[in-house]
Amino acid sequence: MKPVSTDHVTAFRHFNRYFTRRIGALDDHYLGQDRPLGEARLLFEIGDGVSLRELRSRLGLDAGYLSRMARALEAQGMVRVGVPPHDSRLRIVELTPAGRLEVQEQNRRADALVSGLLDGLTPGQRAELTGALATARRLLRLAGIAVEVVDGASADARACLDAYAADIDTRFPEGFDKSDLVGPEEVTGEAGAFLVAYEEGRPVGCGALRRLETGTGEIRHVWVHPDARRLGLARRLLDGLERAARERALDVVRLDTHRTLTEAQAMYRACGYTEIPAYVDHVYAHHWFEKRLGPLPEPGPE
Amino acid sequence: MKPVSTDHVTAFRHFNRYFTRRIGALDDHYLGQDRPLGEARLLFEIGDGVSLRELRSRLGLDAGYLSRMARALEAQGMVRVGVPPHDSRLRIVELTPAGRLEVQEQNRRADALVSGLLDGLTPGQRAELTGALATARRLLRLAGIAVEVVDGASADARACLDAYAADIDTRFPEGFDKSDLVGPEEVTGEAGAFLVAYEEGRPVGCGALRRLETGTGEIRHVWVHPDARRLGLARRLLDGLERAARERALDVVRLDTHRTLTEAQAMYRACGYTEIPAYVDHVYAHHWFEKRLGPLPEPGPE
DNA sequence: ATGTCTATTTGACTTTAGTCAAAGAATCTC
DNA sequence: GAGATTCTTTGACTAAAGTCAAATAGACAT
Repeated sequence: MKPVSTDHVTAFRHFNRYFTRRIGALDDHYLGQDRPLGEARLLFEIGDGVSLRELRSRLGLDAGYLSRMARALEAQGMVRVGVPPHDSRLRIVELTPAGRLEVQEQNRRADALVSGLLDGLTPGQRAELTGALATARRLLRLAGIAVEVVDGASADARACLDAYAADIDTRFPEGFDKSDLVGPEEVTGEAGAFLVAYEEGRPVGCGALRRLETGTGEIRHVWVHPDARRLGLARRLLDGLERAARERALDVVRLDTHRTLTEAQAMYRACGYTEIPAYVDHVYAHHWFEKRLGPLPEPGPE
Repeated sequence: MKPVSTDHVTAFRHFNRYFTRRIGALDDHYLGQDRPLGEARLLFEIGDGVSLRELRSRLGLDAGYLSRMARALEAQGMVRVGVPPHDSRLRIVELTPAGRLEVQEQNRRADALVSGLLDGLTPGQRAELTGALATARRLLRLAGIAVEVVDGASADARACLDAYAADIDTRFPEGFDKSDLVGPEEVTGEAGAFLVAYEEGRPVGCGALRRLETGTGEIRHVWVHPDARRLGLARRLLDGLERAARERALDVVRLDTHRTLTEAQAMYRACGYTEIPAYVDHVYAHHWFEKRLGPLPEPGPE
């Protein structure tokens, strides 16, 4: 990785300071108008039936603290606390109509506040701001996603492959048969690699590399969760797989794609892959690509 | 003002939620690692000798609360509290070497954190993020600036005119004589108007409208504080002055500019002003502009 | 069935953050 | 020089936020 220039760091910190001071502070104020901030935040996070366990990990709260707050909200008639049938250690909290009303009111206030803020801008400036914020969010999300090499047999790897299979099963007209997925032994150690992308602890993408008989690498199952698309994550996964190939002394990687996956084909081309004749016969393959990996993993400035 | 589309509002709130959760929370954590957040923030705000009064207004704290925190920091050897010679009711706090060290350490940590965050992006993506954040900040600042009609004799108006005079005195090769400024009576009531732009309570720009003998309006002294330039504030001031002209049944406005102020000339052209022959003889004038004001102040989408 | 683990609850705390009012000291206004 | 005003300090509070540990109850593995 290139070192981060101090200019970018200070620019980021300036924005951060400005934003939290101007907007964040404002935010806390409208939320905590009638009740303690902790309770208000909690109420806000309870959509339709969340377990305390989930809330605890999401908000990073102490178990005792959370328990008491939930009970306090229950006493105020804002939430109902119930026991889920499958595991009676857990507690499910859900909003009562009164609670729902209060959340709506919070939302209304927050909307009014933002609306007042944007009011001073022309429609063109509003659109520009929205665009800039969308770009910033996209890049911040991407920056927060870590791509890791995991065991191909791990729960996260299998979960990703299952999601991948279900996903393309709906996209391929002929459906998709899970027996086509790589086995754990093909993507472990010297044989290959399995990458999983994590966003805030949740797996949101994967990719596999395996060694072909010909001594070249094959990339398979590059997949990104629908929530994490259009961030540039597939490229990151691809980069990681190419790195893994280099580490295993494979200086050529190949892959095939289905004709329906046109975005994927465009991405492979953009990443330096060139279309080649069929190198293997494969049920779901209609296009074949290859990339010769340079010796130095030093990309120029983008 | 056009109503704010709900799309912009929800987009803004999404960003806000994401950003405060991911970045803001993180922020509080590194700051408050060794000491309470309040104290850490305070320490951070004390640059080189600030009065408690200043801190109180800047951070919006209770006088008693602040006094105690300052004394606590003093007891810890982080700051020195002194009495300024000119007013012994006030207290000046400044960092001791130990305090300075701690602030540096805070900064180092924050930088490292941001650096780690940006580390996952390519140089191109980092630049894109920095650009998006700069755009967002610029527009947020602009949105937070309120342009108000004030009395031409008010302290804020005079302060702006003084700053304006000092500013152009350095830019005009021949200097600038303050007797050329409009008098309060020229820009009050039906005669004219004086606008001041406020950012978080501080005046950061101004503009004057006065009535010419010919029954047209004249715009003068459009000025923006150096800290608030490149936000698009001059256009806002100009808009406000044109509105004021329309309200006074002046459907033509004129203005003159000095040859050195080329950005200003470009802006007038971009705002629909056309260059005309000299309508008046004036020491500092080299270019004259005019704009015919349409009956409806309804700008198309930008 | 026994032990281990997980999720919540409860009790007993502490710290932080903040408010309000009164008092003291200095400055400013007339 | 009297009175109003400004800034800080101090005392006496309160509420919110959070911590820690022990207890309880259910789930899960062997």
